[in-house]
Amino acid sequence: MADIILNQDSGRAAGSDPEAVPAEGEPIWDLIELLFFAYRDFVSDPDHVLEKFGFGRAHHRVLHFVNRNPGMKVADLLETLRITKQSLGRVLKQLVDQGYVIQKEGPDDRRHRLLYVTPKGEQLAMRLAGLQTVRIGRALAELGSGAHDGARAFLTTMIDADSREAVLRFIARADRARRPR
Amino acid sequence: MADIILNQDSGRAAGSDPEAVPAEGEPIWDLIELLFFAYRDFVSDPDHVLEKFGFGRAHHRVLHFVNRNPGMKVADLLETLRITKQSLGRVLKQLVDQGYVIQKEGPDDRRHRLLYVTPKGEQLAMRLAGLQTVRIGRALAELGSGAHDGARAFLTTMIDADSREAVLRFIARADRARRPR
DNA sequence: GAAATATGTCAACATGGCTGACATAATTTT
DNA sequence: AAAATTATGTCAGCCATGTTGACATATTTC
Repeated sequence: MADIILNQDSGRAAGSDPEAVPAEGEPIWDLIELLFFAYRDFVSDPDHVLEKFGFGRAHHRVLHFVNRNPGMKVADLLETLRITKQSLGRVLKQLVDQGYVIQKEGPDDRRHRLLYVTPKGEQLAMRLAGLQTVRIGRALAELGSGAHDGARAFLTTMIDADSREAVLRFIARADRARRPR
Repeated sequence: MADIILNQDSGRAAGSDPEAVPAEGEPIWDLIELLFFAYRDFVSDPDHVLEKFGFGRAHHRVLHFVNRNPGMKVADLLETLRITKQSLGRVLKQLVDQGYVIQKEGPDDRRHRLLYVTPKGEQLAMRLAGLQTVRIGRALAELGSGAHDGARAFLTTMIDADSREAVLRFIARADRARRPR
């Protein structure tokens, strides 16, 4: 089943404009729609768990990035999430009040509030990441060896060229942070 | 640039549980985060255009699927988007009132309201799809030949097994619909 | 000491989800 | 033909999460 009989439209129709990829010809419908559906399901697993905690997606994003980057500054989080401090403030306050995140004064600059997950916070963050890992792991297992690298390469190049380097640096740095040397 | 030096964690740590992928071991951080960032940028291009029209993401989704599936019923759209008819009603009404979508009485069952984009609606839908196609096309071009198939396979298996077949059927059907035989 | 920076907070507003209740028209069932 | 079901629409209100703008506080830098 799942016989893949989609449009093999890779002909690109030899548009009169062989320049700078201005999206001549037919849109790449299959990937546009698969991204929509895949992402929808990808976030739905955490959503169900979060609901039981009275949290939403916004809480998930904060918890995720704080867990991945213990000690990050509020400003870093704002830049990563690309939301306003007021939006962040609302969910962050709840996470702090309910003991999922703590804030420590910055050692060098005491204006900074460095963010850390508590054990309770880490437990939830890891549980949510685990759900998403199950889905991804299942997909990769179904696809065979090169799939992880392939997916990583595709998703990476889908990111704005400007942000790409920063994202990769973030991931690499977070891996070091969570993997005590 | 964009040197890929991420965690090559494909060792899976040989967990004591070789069963049913229960997310033992370390989460697949890189793909979790790349999905987040890639999707964020993927929807940001249309967002900017939609803003000028006074529309939001909700309008985009409706316009997209109606454009892809001319003559679809309201019930189909509700199922595809997985929202309530009240939520749909709000944005659909605006799209109809402003001449982007029209509704026709169903020929066999006159309770049905079959949805169609107008020329104006199609133009906007295609413009938005074009933006997303530029991004995807750029990524695929950067990656070489097998990338399209690889991305399709990965995203497909990321979808809930239940919905997968329906999604593929939808895409295949829509391709026929927009490609007058 | 003044200016800039990091963070927090109050108030108000917009979008787009949701539930519940109810209305209408058309079709299907009995 | 009457009754029940179905497809759609609509009103009212709530919630989560995004936004702007204004302002307060503590701290650091100039």
